[in-house]
Amino acid sequence: MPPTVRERVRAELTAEITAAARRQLAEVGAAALSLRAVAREVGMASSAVYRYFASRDDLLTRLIIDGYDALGAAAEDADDPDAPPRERWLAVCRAVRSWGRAHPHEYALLYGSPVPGYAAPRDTVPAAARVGVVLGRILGDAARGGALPEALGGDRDPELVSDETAAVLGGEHAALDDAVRLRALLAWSSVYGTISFELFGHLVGSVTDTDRYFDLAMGELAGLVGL
Amino acid sequence: MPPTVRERVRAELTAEITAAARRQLAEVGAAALSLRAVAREVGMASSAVYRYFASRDDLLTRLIIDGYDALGAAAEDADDPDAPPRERWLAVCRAVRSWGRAHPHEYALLYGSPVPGYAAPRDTVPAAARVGVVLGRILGDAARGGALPEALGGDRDPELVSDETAAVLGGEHAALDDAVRLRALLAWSSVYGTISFELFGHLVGSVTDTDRYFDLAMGELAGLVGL
DNA sequence: CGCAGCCGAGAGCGCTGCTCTCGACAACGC
DNA sequence: GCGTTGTCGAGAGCAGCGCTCTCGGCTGCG
Repeated sequence: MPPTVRERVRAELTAEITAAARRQLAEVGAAALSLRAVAREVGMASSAVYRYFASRDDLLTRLIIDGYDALGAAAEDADDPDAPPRERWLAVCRAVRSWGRAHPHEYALLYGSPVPGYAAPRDTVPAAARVGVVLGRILGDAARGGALPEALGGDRDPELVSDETAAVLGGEHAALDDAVRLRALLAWSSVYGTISFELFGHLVGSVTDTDRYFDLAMGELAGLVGL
Repeated sequence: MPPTVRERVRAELTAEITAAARRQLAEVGAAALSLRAVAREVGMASSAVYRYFASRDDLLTRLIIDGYDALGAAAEDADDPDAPPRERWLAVCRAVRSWGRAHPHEYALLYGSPVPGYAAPRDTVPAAARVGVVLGRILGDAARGGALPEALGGDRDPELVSDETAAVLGGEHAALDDAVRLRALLAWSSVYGTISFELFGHLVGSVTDTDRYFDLAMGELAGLVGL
């Protein structure tokens, strides 16, 4: 049956609250995001917001999921399946960095210090995996196309990287070499480390041309995973 | 002239406050660190603490500097100048990870989302550089010993990595190849990314044996920089 | 039409960072 | 030795926060 008017209004108001919260987040960051300020912007009493989000952390969790989804979508959009693997890798890395530079506070919320208690709610996992899926599909396609050396000479170490993650990282090409699994995970950590260092200010004064530095670094990482 | 009684007492009280703050930080994290709670623990009125630290951010800055120093000291202690370069590299990386696992909230304060406004105070820079200096000394020693390939085949790109940073990264061996400078910086970012992914929970469910994963990953990075 | 359930508003609790004022005490010059 | 000056701790207070509870009004269902 169609949604009742009540449900529609409720959904719209929920969206309006999250939109206001996202604006607040972009302006002042997650630490200073105030539920009362969001309520003021939407134009209702702070207590009324609690009809829609049980707590400030719940609202933040909503923003985290949305952030992962937006970042994942940016990565997916940047991937052209017909391009050569190395180009695909570089394009997706650049897209992730661009998104981070455009939304520094959101990026910090996703990949910075975990703000709430210390537990990432389970709901965030699928959304968080999207970027990994994109990078993994590139590796899997490259492996299927024979562009990836099957044995890189690393130690065999089955089960170090769990099968489910390996499946993600390798797309449908589940039989990726153990060493490739390891390097793929390391490469993704390194992409994240590089972008975070730049966004969090650890590179100021060290690198003059951050664009060029990033491209060269991502090229090195592409070489590391065999692309 | 010797410090007056007043100065001595003031220094002691300052130390007592920072110690209490460090305990609070270790327990509840930077976001929940409350100046009033620190004052309660020390046993004085909250307003009195402002005689010693102008603001909560000032207190946090003190903790940041202390954290960088403690981490830097741990890295320096772990470095045995007589060991082969690759072993030195691995030992320092392990020490950084161990420190992070032992002090997760401090680590998050140093390398997570920047909490205050967005500007890392200038005072933190020298302390923050200590780990980089240690890693750089290893590379410099290796290069001086001929253990590092002079040309790795990367594009020449002078001035990408600023000279002062290159001097740090290469120890006194200032003439490190441009490609080595780039890879050294990338490697340090990757070490940070790997540790942060683990501490911030982005690897849960993906890696079964985090100790072994870390060692293998650091080995890959050592290979990347030429060790 | 009447009733149950949802919803917004307001008041209020305990907490926070921070400021101001005031009384007490130590350090210095005479 | 004594007064002056500057420092210090304590208390009260302000504005803001997350969150709870209660109450009155409105909506949708029977």
